[in-house]
Amino acid sequence: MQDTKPKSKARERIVDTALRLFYSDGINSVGIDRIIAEADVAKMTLYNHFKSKDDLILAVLQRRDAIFFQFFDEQIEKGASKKGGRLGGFFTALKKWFSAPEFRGCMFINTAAEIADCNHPAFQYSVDHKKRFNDLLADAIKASAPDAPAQVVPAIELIVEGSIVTAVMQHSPKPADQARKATRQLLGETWLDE
Amino acid sequence: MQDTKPKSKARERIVDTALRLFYSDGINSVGIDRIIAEADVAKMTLYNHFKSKDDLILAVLQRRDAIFFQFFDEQIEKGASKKGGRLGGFFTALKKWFSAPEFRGCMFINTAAEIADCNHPAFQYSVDHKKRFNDLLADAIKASAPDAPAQVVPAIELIVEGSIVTAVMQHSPKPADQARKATRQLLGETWLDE
DNA sequence: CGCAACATAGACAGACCTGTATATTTTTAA
DNA sequence: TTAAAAATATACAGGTCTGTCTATGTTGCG
Repeated sequence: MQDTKPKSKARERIVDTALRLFYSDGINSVGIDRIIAEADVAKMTLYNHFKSKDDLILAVLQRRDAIFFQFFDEQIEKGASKKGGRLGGFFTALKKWFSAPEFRGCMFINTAAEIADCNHPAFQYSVDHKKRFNDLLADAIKASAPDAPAQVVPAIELIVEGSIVTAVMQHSPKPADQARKATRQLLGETWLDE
Repeated sequence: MQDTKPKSKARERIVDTALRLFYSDGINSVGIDRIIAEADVAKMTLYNHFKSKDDLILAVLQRRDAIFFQFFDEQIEKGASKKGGRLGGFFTALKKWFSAPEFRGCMFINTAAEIADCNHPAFQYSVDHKKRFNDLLADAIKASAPDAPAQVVPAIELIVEGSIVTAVMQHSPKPADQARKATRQLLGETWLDE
């Protein structure tokens, strides 16, 4: 019973549809009318579940966050028993993420770029997501290379962040491989990658 | 006479104003009416110089690109005679950029996030800008650490890109220092930093 | 001067946006 | 079965958006 009970099927359809559209086209480019049309719900159903578009945006980001960490947690766990360890699993996840046909970068970076106002709840939630993502990465580094100097952690965090943005701009998953190689350069023999 | 002659003062005011507003608030959040009000020009003046908003967006990105590279070229050149060399100048530029009060990340990353459509001229121009930015960085690395292995170049490119995004999310210029340190970790004794 | 190029104000079309109001139907659960 | 809860369709208010049209005013220059 650790599963979140679906408050309603209509609500789920709204959030899932909005997530897909916001991610592919950008938040500001997707109107309420399009969301309700593709989710096949009435406009009042949406406004009964969410008091405003901003409210929906936040719900969408929370859903995205849950899906995102579920995927990464799973991939990291899978890597735990393999050669590269948890950190290897992390980079496998990164590569898979970048290789998805619908990949369009990090939704939270994109949201911050669009929202602009750093006091907006969606912006602040995005900042918080990034913090938790960096913590996840730091844990994986610690697990796979416990003897690595502490200073490599922020370095690898920058590398990973850079790889996400670069994968979007180059429309290619290769930056995931570059990030893995760059990380291996930094960790050297303290990490037994592949 | 390497200076681009101003086609008209009104046009310059339009581009400068649009650049400031697009950068601070995002392209989609800034309407034509606001641009002409703050640039203090008539709407027809804008549409006589630019056939559409998309056309203006492209002109704005080109202006941003020119200003951006002028600044980086200058800072890199200044660094050439100092301890860290051209690469040191590059990181000084990065730190100054992040420290500006109006800093809101890389306009081209932000544009790509907002535009979403990778066939849009503004998206493609942004991709091109990134390529030239990476070339600039690669040249600085080559100049300051000629004996460094070739593989460090993409690694440092990712670090720099990551530092830009992270500086926005953390609302702090510190990632510039982290990027410099991470680069020093990679280059080691082949780069005589500070 | 006089003319052409540039800039102005302001109204307006037509589309799209968020959010609300109303009245009806379907679903759920006691 | 029946009453409450949820979802429906549809119209609409009030705002914003890009882009056009017209008619007038200003400015630079030969």
